[in-house]
Amino acid sequence: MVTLADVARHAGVSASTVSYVLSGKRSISASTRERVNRSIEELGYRPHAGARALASSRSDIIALMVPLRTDIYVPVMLQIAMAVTTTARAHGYDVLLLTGEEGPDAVRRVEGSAVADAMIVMDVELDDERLPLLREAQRPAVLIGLPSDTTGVSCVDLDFEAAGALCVEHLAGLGHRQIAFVGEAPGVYERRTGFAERTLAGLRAACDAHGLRLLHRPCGIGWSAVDATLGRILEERPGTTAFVVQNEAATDPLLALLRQRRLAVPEDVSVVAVCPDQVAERASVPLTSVAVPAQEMGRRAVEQVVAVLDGREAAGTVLLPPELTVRASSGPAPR
Amino acid sequence: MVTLADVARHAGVSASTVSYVLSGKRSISASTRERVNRSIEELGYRPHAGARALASSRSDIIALMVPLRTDIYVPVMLQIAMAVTTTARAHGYDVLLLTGEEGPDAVRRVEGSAVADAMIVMDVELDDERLPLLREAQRPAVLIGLPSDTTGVSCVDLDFEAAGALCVEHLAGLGHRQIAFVGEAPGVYERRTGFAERTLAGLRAACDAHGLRLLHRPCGIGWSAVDATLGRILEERPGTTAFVVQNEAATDPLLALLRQRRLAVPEDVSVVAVCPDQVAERASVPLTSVAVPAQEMGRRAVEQVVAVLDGREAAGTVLLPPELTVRASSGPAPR
DNA sequence: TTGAAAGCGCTAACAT
DNA sequence: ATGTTAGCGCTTTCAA
Repeated sequence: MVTLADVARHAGVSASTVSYVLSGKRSISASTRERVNRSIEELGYRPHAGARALASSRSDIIALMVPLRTDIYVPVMLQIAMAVTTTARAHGYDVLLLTGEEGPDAVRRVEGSAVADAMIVMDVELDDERLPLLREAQRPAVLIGLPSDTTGVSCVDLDFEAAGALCVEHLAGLGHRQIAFVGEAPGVYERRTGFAERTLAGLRAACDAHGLRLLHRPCGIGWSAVDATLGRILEERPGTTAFVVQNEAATDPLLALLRQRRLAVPEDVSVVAVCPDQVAERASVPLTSVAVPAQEMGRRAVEQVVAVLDGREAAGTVLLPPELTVRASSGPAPR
Repeated sequence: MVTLADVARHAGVSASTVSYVLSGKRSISASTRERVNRSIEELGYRPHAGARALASSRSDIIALMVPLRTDIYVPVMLQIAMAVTTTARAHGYDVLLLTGEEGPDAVRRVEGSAVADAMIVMDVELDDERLPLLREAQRPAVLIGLPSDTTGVSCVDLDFEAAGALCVEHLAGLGHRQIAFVGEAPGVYERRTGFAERTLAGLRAACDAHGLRLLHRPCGIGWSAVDATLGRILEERPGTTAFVVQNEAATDPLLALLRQRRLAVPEDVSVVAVCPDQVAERASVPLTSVAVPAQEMGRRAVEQVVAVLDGREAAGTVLLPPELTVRASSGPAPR
């Protein structure tokens, strides 16, 4: 293995000079820098991550906690994870993957063993059990999601309440009076995952404000679950003319089942989804949707932790404003 | 920060004793062990990962290289990644997430800086450019996938050739004579991703052996792409009575589009998929399928690298035998 | 069964 | 602008 000492010898300088060439933390004459860099190149030197971590108490690693569950938002999760990883790399950090399964223990582990300099936590519940630990942690943490109490932590998330409201306003503007909300799987609400409840809250408030009726039905995964949910909705509220869907696994089945029931989209019923643009574009009827900006969320989360690690100010909580894109699935309410 | 020295002092033993209690590498009297463990507990001691890595030249981290692309098998990727992470944790390893984007550079980085003890590489191309580096690497590597030349590397994968053959045999047994293969996105073939080509090879060989006709059409992502592909197939080969699908994003649209064209599944046409069981079960018509054992693949990959890291023998290449489950989407060929 | 002590490869004062 | 040197916290020989 090639060490920094090897490089120093080869370049005829001291170890610290090599170190400083690498870190840029003090000025080095052009000639020395060049010589050192050539030696590094020639010897194929790479700093030893562990040694560096020990000496500098910086691991250049960001831990990312991803939910293990599969009842939820798979592509969104992957998109976020990927955005986190690429953004982190761009800032010189690697990403350590932790599963939500480990829960608070993972936080302790990361904190105690100094494997990572910071944490990004996904799939946040309103009253998340990892929260107290993160608050008193020495290292910066950013949640992707929004707990009920955000004191002492930074969060990045879509403003799901505003997203819900936006859906209602769009539909109200088109003359719809009865809306059904096809939500996430029941488990997601039972766990009190923030985004699901917040969308619902936004929908409710806006429906009240506009005098619309709202029916909320969680919806499990799989064709038959969607079919059952749709059946119940149409039976309970035959006057429903619009659906808001926040459930990645349900959008396509829903469109197909509506077609099967001879309900044309958007002529008979309108559908508005809360999902990534990619999903909306690829649906059988391109969906009018409020985008879940997964990439943006991942990117912002990394930029926040990096800012703190670089000694700049933490941005606190950032709620991204929702954007609704009109596509083919929404139209005037039938009369 | 609590260090090993703190623990030693607190327990009234030497540093090495604490270290040995932790590693179990030499026998310790029950009483000392107990005392040390109590001190560890009381002080809330966690070994510093960097220090440990430096002293032992073991980071207890496994690097996992995941493709960044989204034109491919998203749930499968996530399932594998999760299985890798949980299995790794069970063996005391953490997982470092690398994106395929970095390509060979990532291999060099991991290798040179000793961030990870081993690598698991996904989305392997037949003639992968990371392969030469992996072969001469000091650290064990396992590919999830199968390149054309497997010398000097370990691989774990489903036997996709056998999977293709299995599909054909099932359909041939049901009396089908003309099969269409709805494959992955064109890009997947252009990159020469092994599994896609191998399934095709298996299908071809088996069709030849059984005297069936096969039509292969790659299929892009999105409803319209599937529609176009289906249109072309039915036009070119109106006698098609069975579809084999290996494209996660295309299965559900395909079923819906067949329905739309008044082709009943399985009465008019049969559909056999190559996908995770979860996907097959949840489709609008539960799909007869050859399972892609994502979890199993992730698990096996980790177990292989861990075996090598523990000084046991490497298992070389493991091709998992395919299993076909008959569900509702396949039936006798119409006459 | 336990301790002492020499590093592991790097960073960052402290010198010059 | 560069060199010297004392650790960072742990593992592991070597001794007892």
